[in-house]
Amino acid sequence: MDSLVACGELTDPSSPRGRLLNAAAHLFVEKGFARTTVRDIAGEVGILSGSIFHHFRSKEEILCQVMREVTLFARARMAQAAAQASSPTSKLRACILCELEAIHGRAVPGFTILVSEWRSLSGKNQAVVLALREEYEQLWREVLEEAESVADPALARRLLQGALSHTYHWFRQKDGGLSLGELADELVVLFSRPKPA
Amino acid sequence: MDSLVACGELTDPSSPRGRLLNAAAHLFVEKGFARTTVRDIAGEVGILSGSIFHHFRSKEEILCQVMREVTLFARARMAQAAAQASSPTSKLRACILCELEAIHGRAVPGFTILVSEWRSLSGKNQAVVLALREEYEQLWREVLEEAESVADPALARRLLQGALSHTYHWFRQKDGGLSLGELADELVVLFSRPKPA
DNA sequence: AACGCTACCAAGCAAGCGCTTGGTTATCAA
DNA sequence: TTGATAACCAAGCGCTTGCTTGGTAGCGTT
Repeated sequence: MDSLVACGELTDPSSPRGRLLNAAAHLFVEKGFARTTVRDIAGEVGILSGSIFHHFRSKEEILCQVMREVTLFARARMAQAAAQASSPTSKLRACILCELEAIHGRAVPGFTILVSEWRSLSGKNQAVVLALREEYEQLWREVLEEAESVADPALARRLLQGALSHTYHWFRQKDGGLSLGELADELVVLFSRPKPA
Repeated sequence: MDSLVACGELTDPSSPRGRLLNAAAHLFVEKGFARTTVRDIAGEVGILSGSIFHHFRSKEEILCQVMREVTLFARARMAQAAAQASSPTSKLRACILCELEAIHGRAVPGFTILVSEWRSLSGKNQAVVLALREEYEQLWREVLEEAESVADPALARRLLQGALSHTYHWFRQKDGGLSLGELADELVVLFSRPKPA
């Protein structure tokens, strides 16, 4: 996964720019884009607010770049997870678990803002991220198609995406409770039901 | 449905306060809470920004009151829809369609901000709205229980809620395309599958 | 030693924000 | 006629915001 950094697609997280992007992602998740100030972001990495604009042209560009890198990273991660699975159903399960971990774990910090802060982006920047997002979604549709999901793959993905992203608002990991794996199992059953003969 | 206005639960939409709440709901849906200014709201009903604070103590109180009234209205509307249906499955379908119309139609203006702007509310105000929301959710769980939905009713509701609220971001009514009714049908099939014997 | 480059500071500007204040007008009951 | 009340205006205060400017310290290269 470091290869993405090496080939220049992703920013080195130890570089000043990378540290700013990480801090921003963290704050955007925690407080939302509008309620996060450039002073917050700068403070998180120990510099003054004005210095941010040596690395980014505007606050919105920070959001845009966070979304860009998150999307690229999430796609690479899911492609890898899908490739390792054998059957169509286990592939679907792997992808579902992959997105659940992106939402709830530390696997892909900032993944949730792809949905929650979408409207904080201007039209032009939305187009930039959307183009990358489309590759991610295409992967999903292929996996759903193979697994012979309910309805057509595009619709199934949309319903599934809603169910998954909403888990952010209610799911909490705790001993004895539902685990991410079990939740993934439930969703596989729900969406990959065998069609009546 | 006007009875809620008559008994004082809901604000008369033709009163100054009611017109402000409607304007605010409309703007919050369109631009989001943070990007809507009190000057926007005041301008929409033709008064100056300072005059708003004759009716509300703060901008956040406007959001809170919008959410309060939207929740009460949505609940009354769904209870009526469920009561008119006969079988458990048709009840479920009625509720799903009811929420879809709340999200996409002009039926319950401002319904979507119950999810999208939840975090714009302070903890104290969240508690106020949550108490009302709980009645709405209880109705859902009863309907899902009766329809013998997949998994347990609470989990099914959460997954369903995610799928439904997310439709806001992709569903568009157009000739020849998927209608809200057809979408409701798909979701009924998905969630009310008969359990294997 | 001189240069160029990256990363940052110190100070602050202009605009926009939520909200306050003191006063005016219209309505209606006593 | 008087007085209370609701609805609103006009003006602006105090604060926060994203962002700009001019300058400096450190580092590697030549």
